Amino acid sequence: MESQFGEKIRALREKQQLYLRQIAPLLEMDTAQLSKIEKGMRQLKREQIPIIAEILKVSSDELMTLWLADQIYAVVKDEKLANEAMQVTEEKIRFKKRKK
Amino acid sequence: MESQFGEKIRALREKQQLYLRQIAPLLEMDTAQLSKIEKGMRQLKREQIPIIAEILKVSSDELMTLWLADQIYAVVKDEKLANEAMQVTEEKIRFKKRKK
DNA sequence: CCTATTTTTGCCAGTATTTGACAAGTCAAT
DNA sequence: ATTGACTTGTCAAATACTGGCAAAAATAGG
Repeated sequence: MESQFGEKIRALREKQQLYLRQIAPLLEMDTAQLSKIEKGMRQLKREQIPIIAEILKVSSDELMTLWLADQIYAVVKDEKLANEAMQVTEEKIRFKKRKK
Repeated sequence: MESQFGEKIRALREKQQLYLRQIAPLLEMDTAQLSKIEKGMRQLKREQIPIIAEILKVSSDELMTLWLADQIYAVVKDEKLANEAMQVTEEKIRFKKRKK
């Protein structure tokens, strides 16, 4: 499981029988880049998520969540203290919410 | 709460009554940089964490956890889907652990 | 097997981001 | 006013990321 986001959009694209060639131009990139994105070798830009969500007829939030998860995972993937760090971060988020 | 790591090392440094000037050279940087790190304007390099942990006489793991938390937080801080993404990431980590 | 099409990979130059180093600044104590 | 600690801004160098192309590899159909 390299990239959850990449795997998801690939699955969606294949289910709809679309080719990279058909989608890539809508995201203003070539097929090579989109291929890399699906394989997790590149990251889609955050602001392009709504666009691809619309193309694939899925909610932007769903894709955004996976995309964010990939970003987080990139930080912690080889860290033995990943879980502890996640805990601390969650606490910080809670703290922040309470304040506003 | 800008940077948990930065706040922590500052607190430790002050508790031990050390000056930036005393510590910075041990990390091969100037006081300006270390000041920024304590204020969360720059990130300490991952491989320097054990060094500063030793200087401040605290466990490397403790500092590493805070440092990682800062990295994660930088990714999710303004994201409404932060919590969902964290959940997904944790699940992914669990899945990975099960495999090995 | 041969061909056409899709997907993947590697490379490179351009762009953007981060870093290190320095200089000048503020601030507090005396 | 001077000193020492810390902070801030700037800028060039180093680093990382991206887009685009070309060529290779995989896949599908005859």
